[in-house]
Amino acid sequence: MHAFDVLGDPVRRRVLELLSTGEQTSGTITETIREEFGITQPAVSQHLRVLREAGFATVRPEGARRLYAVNADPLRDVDDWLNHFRAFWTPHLDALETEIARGRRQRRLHDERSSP
Amino acid sequence: MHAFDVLGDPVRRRVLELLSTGEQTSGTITETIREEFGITQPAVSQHLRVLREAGFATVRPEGARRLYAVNADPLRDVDDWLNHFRAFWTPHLDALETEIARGRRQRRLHDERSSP
DNA sequence: GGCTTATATAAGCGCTTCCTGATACGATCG
DNA sequence: CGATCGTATCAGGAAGCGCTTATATAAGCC
Repeated sequence: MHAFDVLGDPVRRRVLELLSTGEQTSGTITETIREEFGITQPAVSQHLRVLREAGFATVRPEGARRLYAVNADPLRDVDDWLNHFRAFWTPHLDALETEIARGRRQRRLHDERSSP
Repeated sequence: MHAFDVLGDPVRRRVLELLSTGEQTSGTITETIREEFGITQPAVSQHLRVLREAGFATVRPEGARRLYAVNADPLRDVDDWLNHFRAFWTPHLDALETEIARGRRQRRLHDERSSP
């Protein structure tokens, strides 16, 4: 499943937002989503599965609980895809800014190559 | 239809990539997509409709042809949503870079307010 | 005007997605 | 150990999406 398909669902986007501030238990996520969207626990669990399998989230068991955390890699892919269009909203991307962006991208590629 | 739903389809993402380098005729878009994805002209036309209606593309008639162009506004929204997660891949977002980003965002908000 | 080209719309169908209710399963606690 | 808690999985159904074929509409050309 492609990154954008995963992000196509509002519940999954919201879960990622919740996780953006730190680890959360499946239970607390479920409770928040249940309040906001009115869906059941299995529904939330299935969304968590999609996020896991698409690499947007990682899980860590702690006793009976499961602690979910964001994995930002696929989100970086989305960010990279947007590079095709950044010129449209930053027409005067000046030299300094370009250099920062270029350096960051390079660093990232380097990191990926050196960490299997 | 939400921005991410629109981007969930690979054909539509590809169309936007094609348009990122400038205006294109419905016909040339259709031809490229037909080669790459093996779908028919009506299928492409329906995708163009989705892009139009979701505000990702604008059309301009020129005789019998229709010239499509990117409208980047919804893509900026996507970019903004990613701000929730930028800290994950730029942990040492330094002061200068932060300032650039902040300034850009502010400029954008200002632009929106002053252009009805 | 009639034919062709360029593009959009309509109708219908198969597939996927997301949901619910029921259930499984491991951890915890008495 | 049995009951309960926390979470995941399964089966099935409704709705939506994307595709195709057929058709409409408007422009260009003879």
